[in-house]
Amino acid sequence: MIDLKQLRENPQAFSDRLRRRGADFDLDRILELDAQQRQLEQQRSQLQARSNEIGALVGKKIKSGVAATDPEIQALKAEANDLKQQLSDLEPQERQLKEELERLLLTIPNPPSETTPIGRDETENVEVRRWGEEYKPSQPCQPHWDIATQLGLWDVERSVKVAQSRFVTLLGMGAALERALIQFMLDTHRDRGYVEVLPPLLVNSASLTGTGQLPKFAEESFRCADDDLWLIPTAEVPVTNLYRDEILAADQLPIYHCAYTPCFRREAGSYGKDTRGLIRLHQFNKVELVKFVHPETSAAEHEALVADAEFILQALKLPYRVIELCTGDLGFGAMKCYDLEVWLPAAGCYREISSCSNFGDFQARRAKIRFKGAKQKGTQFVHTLNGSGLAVGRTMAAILENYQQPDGTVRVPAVLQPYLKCSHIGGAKS
RNA sequence: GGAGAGGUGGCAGAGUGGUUGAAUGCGCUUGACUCGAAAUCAAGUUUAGGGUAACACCUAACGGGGGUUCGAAUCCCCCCCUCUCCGCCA
Repeated sequence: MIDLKQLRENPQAFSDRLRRRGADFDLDRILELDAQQRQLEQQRSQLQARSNEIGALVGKKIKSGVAATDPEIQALKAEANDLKQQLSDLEPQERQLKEELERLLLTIPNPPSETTPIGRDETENVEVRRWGEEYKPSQPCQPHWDIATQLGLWDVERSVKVAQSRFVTLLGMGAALERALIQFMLDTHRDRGYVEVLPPLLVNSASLTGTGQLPKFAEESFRCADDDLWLIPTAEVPVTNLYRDEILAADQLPIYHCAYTPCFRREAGSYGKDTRGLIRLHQFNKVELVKFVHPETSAAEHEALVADAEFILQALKLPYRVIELCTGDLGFGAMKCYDLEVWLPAAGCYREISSCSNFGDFQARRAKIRFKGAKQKGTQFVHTLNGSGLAVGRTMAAILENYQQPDGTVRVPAVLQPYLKCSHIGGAKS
């Protein structure tokens, strides 16, 4: 959620920054509602002050022995009743204004950071760096779904029977590889200072609103309508909301969490895209990194978060590049975002495998996650950051393609061999 | 699913119509005493909105919403949540 006070004080700067996203937002309406609301509030609180005064006065008089039927008391009661009448007029008006204001505020995205490159769409994203040598085999490289089928790592047809298209069942070494990846990622992040959490996979609407998926992106999540519960689209939601409505002590920051969860996405509007393989599914596994930090450190924490995600790719020796998203491609709640894209040799291109965002105080404001120094007067919003560390299914796809051998087997990355207890998948060696 | 209990400040826990944003204890902060610490004493210690140069000050909030009343943490209605027991269940 944007800061209404900032908007009020400098609407032009605000809308300029927001416009970099490539769309216009009706900030005037918000300012108008805000002004009206505040005016009403002022009126209302004056009336209420007088009403409180009368209440206290009547109480005092009755206590000191004045009869309730005394004309003086009758007059005060009459005045209070009159005030009540006026208040019952004002209150619903103000509430309505507040609700509309809140509704509008929740639909405004986060203004991009000053450092975010300005651009229209993904074609204007900026490559920051590359790591590793792209694997370009002389003979045509098989796509990971063919490798997975040949090696018996998954079953697509039966998954459709059990659920629907875009669900996948991993089998045998396929399942084991996925599990090994999850464990490797979690172990690594834990060693690097993240506290592991295993959160609920169903969350309530308040949580989805806190992180920004609601109200605008309701159609992208699976919903259990009878219970006001939703399947999580990412661990970001339950983990960030762990601290919703809390005031943390300043010395509790920074908080680093890592979490493995399945993620559920309806992928509405993506029909026909990536229909084969492990790239785009309704359910996939992800290890997520989430940070809660002091605002002054968030830029540095963001870079460190990206490095932590990169570390996994480096450990797996998977070539990748780091892309900084331009303002036009930035997610709703992010003010700055780096994507990690892994090299997929079959397609000969890089594909997103991690997205590391700095949300500034945008989510904290929605979810009311604040902190307070020991001697500090007011509260401040924390900054939240998160990133995939990594998307597990896509990592498996990248391994299958980058590590396939001429004999049809897939070599197991060295760091995973202790987990899988073998050096190759498929053939006699597995 | 059935029965019961309960939701008050960082925590514990009073408060059943009157200046109670809320006793008391613990915790925390500051100060005094001390060479220092403990103990003791004193003061302070919720959040949000408005307001102010900054204070002052005003308003709201005792799970949420509505009602009764001049006045509600306290009375009435609806909803939500938590806990305990029983049933079912990994």
